[in-house]
Amino acid sequence: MVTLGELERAVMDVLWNTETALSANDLRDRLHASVSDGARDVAVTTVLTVLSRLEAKKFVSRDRSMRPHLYRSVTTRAEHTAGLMHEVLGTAPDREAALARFIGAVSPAEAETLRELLGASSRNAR
Amino acid sequence: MVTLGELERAVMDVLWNTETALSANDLRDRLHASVSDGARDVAVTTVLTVLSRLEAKKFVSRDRSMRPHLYRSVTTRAEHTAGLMHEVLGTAPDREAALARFIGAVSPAEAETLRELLGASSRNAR
DNA sequence: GGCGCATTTCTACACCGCGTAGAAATCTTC
DNA sequence: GAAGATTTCTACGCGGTGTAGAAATGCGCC
Repeated sequence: MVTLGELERAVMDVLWNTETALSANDLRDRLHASVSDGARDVAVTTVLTVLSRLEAKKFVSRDRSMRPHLYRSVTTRAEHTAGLMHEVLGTAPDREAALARFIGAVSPAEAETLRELLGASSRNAR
Repeated sequence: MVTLGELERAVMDVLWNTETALSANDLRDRLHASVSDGARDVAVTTVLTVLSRLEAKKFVSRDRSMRPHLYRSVTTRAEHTAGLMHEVLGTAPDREAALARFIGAVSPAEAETLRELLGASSRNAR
């Protein structure tokens, strides 16, 4: 399972919240400015190292046609989360049992959401 | 996210497939015998080390009242998988978007399963 | 057409989790 | 209480991650 470290995760959080592509310096600033929590203050070279690793992991793509290079996330956060969930589910030999447990622990409101999502996907089957 | 190494995972696989509690030597033998894949052949002390770590991670419980100690998994595999899925889902700021993606990538057959699980949980609400 | 600055790459190191297992301690049984 | 089984302690190597300086590279301007 491809997993992310703390800083890698923080970088992805910034990228996932940003429409446009960012430079390493932009990222460094936003990491510093993310008052929410973290409050990370790292050197730009550190950001670049992490970005290289994230690129190798196929989490970000990089536009090398300009200077500075611009980075963007390859997937949306929702895609990433859903993909991870499927990956976890895939490790279970009895998928149905796992799904049953999963559904069993879902809030009533979210169960309703799920019903709608499933209903739609079934009725609009193409 | 609490994650498992390769050997830790192999040990949990054995324990999850076993009703009764096992000793370290039992485990060692079953790891060796699991022809399926792995075919791990490790020293019993290695198994014991791993079991200690799994105990610390709350994945296994140990009965110290006898010699040899007996080990069993704390949760079922389905519970573990479902728990992990919820943990992953919990990292998403927009849970609904993640769920939508998740459902979108589910096979038709499994979608039907999910509909049943959800229908049941709603109709039999207690 | 080279100089200075911004940017990127290279290199390095420390830390931690995990696989691995011997040495030492502890327990059980005769 | 000695022998063998079992557990705990200790240890090491490896790979991933955070961290960043040194070195290389590219860009814009004089």
